Amino acid sequence: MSIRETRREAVIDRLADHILQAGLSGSSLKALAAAVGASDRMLLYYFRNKDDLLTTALGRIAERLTRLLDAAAPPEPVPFETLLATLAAAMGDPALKPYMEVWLELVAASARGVEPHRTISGAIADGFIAWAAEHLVGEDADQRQAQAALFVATLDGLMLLDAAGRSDAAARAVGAIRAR
Amino acid sequence: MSIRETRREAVIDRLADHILQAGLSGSSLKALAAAVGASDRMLLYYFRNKDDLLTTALGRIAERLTRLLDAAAPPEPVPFETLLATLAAAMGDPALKPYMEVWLELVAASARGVEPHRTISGAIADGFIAWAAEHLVGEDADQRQAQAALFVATLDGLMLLDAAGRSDAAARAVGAIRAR
DNA sequence: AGATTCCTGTAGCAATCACTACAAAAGCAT
DNA sequence: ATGCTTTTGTAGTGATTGCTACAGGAATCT
Repeated sequence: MSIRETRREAVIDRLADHILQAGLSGSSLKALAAAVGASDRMLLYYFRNKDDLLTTALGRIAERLTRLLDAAAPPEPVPFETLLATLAAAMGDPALKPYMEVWLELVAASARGVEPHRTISGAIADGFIAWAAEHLVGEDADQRQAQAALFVATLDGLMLLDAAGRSDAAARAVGAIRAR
Repeated sequence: MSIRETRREAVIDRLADHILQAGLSGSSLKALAAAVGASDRMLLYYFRNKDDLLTTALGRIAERLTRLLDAAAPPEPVPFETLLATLAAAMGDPALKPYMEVWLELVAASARGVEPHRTISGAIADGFIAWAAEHLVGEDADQRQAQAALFVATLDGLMLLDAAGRSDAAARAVGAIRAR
């Protein structure tokens, strides 16, 4: 690995740190450069342009999230309600909150068709669903896939309520799942 | 009503139109002014500042959405699955899509604590939940409230999947609801 | 040593942002 | 018509955006 690649690797991690902390809206090239301890000029040396930078850094963020989710998940496949309760609880973890905030920003931009956000969030959504399918019980693969999609939708919805400042409602919603 | 107030009223509707079409990110003062057929200078004459403008225009948008939702809702309270299927189908309506996109943008900003977005999205979420509680069957008011929160979360989650470009997964998720 | 490529700092670009100072115009009461 | 308030246009503020031209220095190769 060349010096440039080694440094680039280190830079990517710091970029991910900053994006998680300040959000995409707080991630101008200048702000990112300051967080990395370099100049914006250097960032554009490591990356073709800002889109390239974002794609790379968000990829790193997605990797980290996958690891966090795996850590929070039960070892064996569990029923829908169980997995949702587990993850909903984990979502309260301050370590996970920044990821949720970035995910929301990403999807909001994606809804408007902004690139590279649209492409990235599609890939992340696929990752979420695949992850859920692996952790849900059920024989039929198709059915498990549908359940996984519903799981992701529900979890994302809870997160959205939380983001809107209605964490109490989100908590009540989690309670309502068991009741149904 | 003074001339100023009359004009302001008309302006608000055009602002709402533009925000729905171009999104919050596409709603700079200059862009809004062009859509209204005025100068940015005039917008800041009608409104104290951009926050004031946004709060007002988003209020108007929320009013419109309420009317649209009422039109799409069944006349009598229905079970969870029924209401969700109905609304999920309605969400495919191109007339509703802009509202969903703005809602996402609003919540994403809210997650980062941006004002006035945070305050506004909290109020809108409350409105959603109250609306759902009215259209869901159930005797116990508390339980209906929790069901309503879960309903909003699920619907928002489906919308989010759609925004991420995974409308197919969202459709599968709707199917999975009946199966559970 | 000389040439060539790689790295990085300074400075600046044009565009956009929300917002404002200033003043001309328009309306209206006297 | 005179004076007064309300409405509007012009032009500009300073800050920030992503990005680039230029050039000096460092490292590497011949």
